[in-house]
Amino acid sequence: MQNILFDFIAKYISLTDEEKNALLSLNLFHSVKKGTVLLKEGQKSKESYFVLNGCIRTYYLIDGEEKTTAFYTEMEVLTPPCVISKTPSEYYVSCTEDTILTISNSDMETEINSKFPKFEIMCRILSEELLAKQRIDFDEFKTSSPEERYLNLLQKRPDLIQRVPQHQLASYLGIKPQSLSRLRARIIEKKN
Amino acid sequence: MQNILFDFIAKYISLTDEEKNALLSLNLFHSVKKGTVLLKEGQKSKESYFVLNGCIRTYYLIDGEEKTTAFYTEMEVLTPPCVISKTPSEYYVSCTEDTILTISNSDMETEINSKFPKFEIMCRILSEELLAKQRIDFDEFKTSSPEERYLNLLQKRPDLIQRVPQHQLASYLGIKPQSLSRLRARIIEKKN
DNA sequence: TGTATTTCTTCACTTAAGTGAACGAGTTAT
DNA sequence: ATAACTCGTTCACTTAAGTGAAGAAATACA
Repeated sequence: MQNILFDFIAKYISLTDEEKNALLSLNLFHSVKKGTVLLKEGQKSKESYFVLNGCIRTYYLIDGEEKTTAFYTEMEVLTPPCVISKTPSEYYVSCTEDTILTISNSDMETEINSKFPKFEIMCRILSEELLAKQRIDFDEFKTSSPEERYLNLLQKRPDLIQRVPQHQLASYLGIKPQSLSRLRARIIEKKN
Repeated sequence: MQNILFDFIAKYISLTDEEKNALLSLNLFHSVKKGTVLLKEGQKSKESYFVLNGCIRTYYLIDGEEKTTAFYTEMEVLTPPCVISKTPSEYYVSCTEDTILTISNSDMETEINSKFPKFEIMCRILSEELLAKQRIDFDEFKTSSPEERYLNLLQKRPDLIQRVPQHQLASYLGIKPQSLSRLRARIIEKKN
């Protein structure tokens, strides 16, 4: 399990065994049951998550309705905006599956970063990459219709469509569950 | 003009006069005429932009149509995704106004970062902040209707609505120019 | 096992966005 | 000055998403 983390880090920097052990001694690994809420609206937090196995999602509670905006699966990192802005969270984070993840603290990270410049560099590169990737996702979202978004998702993250409830997928695609149902029926119709 | 840059940097780190002079010697400042294209689709680039004055926009050319996805105005930074991914650009960057900006090169940045760890830290913090901010923007976009997005923009960046052509705003809001016209008429209607 | 709840789909209806065309106002170019 | 464009708006029509309700299917749970 730990190797998943080390493999991930290896994409950015190389760690000595001592550094690996230092990381392991921090006790970052957690096993969390499906449905567990990791972060609530209004809550302050300094925690970042790295998913080793399973799936977590972020959602807003608007007019009593859950609006899902993102899913994080294997090898993906989530640092909630409230950790950066140091303000109460605007959204919820919960586990859509039994999930194994690391939970790290931003204070701890600054400490490690100042001790090991290597980590600082990794964090910079990682944020830059995530920023660029998210920009592309956002642009694709803006420039396409709900149907195109769904077909696009089918290409890029087919697993999500299987492992996640439709009504959560719907808001992820920016539409209502009923519209997603209809849209899917329409696509199947077209195939024939 | 240079002070705008230094004020921006001062939000993250403090620079000595020598460091400031080192920065100035790099000749980053450029004055660019309205309509100038800074980056074309398919082009490889290592350049990042920091807008001191004016406005630049990013757009895709899809089926012969320009789809505008972002505007960058005073004190905003743009590092195109293609600079990070080292692949040909998927979009265009052009100036919607006469613009004064800094143009920096990613090779140059890595050099500076390795010389001055301070800059590395600034880049990390800045990317993290931009990532969080962009995440909030994306979420707001997903969870609201075109009309809500327009009203939201009216609150948050009223200047944009004045300084930018409607058809560019439309795709920025994820709709067609005709729909934006209609939507605005509807809002005015409601007020009465 | 049987009951409650959640999830997904379908339906009828409303509302809003997409499309193609047309028009006037303003701008640019020659 | 005039012609060519660009830009924003309007119109009529089409298409798709939002809404509220209802029911079937799957899941959770007691």
